[in-house]
Amino acid sequence: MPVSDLTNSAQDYLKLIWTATEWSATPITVTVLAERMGVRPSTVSDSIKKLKDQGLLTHAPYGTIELTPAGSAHAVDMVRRHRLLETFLVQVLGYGWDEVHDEAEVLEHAVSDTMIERIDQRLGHPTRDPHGDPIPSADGQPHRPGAIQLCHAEPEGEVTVVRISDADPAMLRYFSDIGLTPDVKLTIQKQRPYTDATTITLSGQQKNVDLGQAASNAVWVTNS
Amino acid sequence: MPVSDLTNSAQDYLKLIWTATEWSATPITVTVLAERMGVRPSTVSDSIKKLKDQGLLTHAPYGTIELTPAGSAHAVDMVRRHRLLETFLVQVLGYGWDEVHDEAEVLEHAVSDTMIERIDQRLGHPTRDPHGDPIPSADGQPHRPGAIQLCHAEPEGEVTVVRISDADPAMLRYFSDIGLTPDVKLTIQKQRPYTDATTITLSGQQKNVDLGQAASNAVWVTNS
DNA sequence: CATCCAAGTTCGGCAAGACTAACATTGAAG
DNA sequence: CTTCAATGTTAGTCTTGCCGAACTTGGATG
Repeated sequence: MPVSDLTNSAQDYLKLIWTATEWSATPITVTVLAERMGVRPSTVSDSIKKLKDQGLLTHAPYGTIELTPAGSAHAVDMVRRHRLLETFLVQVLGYGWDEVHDEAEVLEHAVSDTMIERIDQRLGHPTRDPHGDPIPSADGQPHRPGAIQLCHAEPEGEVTVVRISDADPAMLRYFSDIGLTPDVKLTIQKQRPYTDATTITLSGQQKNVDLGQAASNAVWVTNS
Repeated sequence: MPVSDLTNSAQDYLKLIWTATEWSATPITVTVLAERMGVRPSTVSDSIKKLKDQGLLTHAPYGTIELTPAGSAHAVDMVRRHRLLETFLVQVLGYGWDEVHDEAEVLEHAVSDTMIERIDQRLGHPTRDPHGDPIPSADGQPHRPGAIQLCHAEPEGEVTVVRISDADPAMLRYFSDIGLTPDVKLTIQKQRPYTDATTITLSGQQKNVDLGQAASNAVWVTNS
């Protein structure tokens, strides 16, 4: 069954479930899914049941939600589409990297497999999107090991930003404004485990910046 | 009300009604609309009623269907989207001019106004799409005067192809194969009013080609 | 000018995807 | 071990877009 046989909303659920476990191992819940999809939990319950009937995920009532290999394959396909489209919008149409998420969110359901292939070719088979997320190749792919969220990093000299979650456009705009983008190096000044604040300095700038909980959750770094 | 407030199917109806009168003056019927939309006539009746309630067209039962200025504006917007997208697919992603219709048909509902503007800019504000159809500028626009269908043209020396209807992908592929594309010059050898055949010679080629009814209906030419 | 048929319309129903309200389960705190 | 709030599920309803079946119209034909 090709991914295009699924409804847009089924594609969104699969992508969301897959993405939730890409960078952290905690399984996704109905409530979180409802928030991200912008629907009520009851709607999610219904939808999950249908996806289960199609063999795309496993789910016992009140239990955890997990993708089957088939569901995972569809999800990876959608993620690949999304990230290739984001890259395309930035490189070919001059979008800012903080503007592409919503556009790609819609386009990923509309473009044909053929168009995705042509975009991939045109871009020279890129491996990372504008936020630093890895672009799955036509099959599956492993995710970046060794990256941690900024809020969990130790204050120990310089780290490199490898990805910035594209979930919140307003936040992306803020990061863009202060020059915090993928591949940039920064120094963690203070890390206070039981408060919100992480203080950082971007390489080559004088000024310190305080990032709140949400912000320091959205930024992933590696040592070096 | 922006065009994006309409459902996809409403956008399709408006575009189809507008397009039907772009090159010929005969008003569109419910049956034709049903065929082009791939739905039953009863569905068209229902939909027309809704569009009428929204003030986008006028229609007395069993009467003709005509767009209001508001409906026409939305329709032109969709046509602009479609033709800009076709041009983009050909020029930027290397599609053949005979492959773009179906892709554009889907994308026109998915891309944002912003993306359309960026595409327009990127292409240098083109005025004709790959099939020779005029691309409406951001407001309305008049259509090409003086063009006639090949099947109505007199055999009188050389004419220039100005447009090829993009309704039938298989036919487009055929035209592409024999080198019959927009801007090409050709000579009409025979024109037999009460039969199917039109015989033409493409400039610079030896061979004559016979075009059937449907084919010679789809090609529009001007003298000179 | 009466008739009849193709074209158009109305009506009841169905599936998808959403909602609200009410009900069920789980597990954490006492 | 009990209780209860948060989380998840079920049931019933709405809207949209489609269908088939049955009905209405109006113009071409004799």
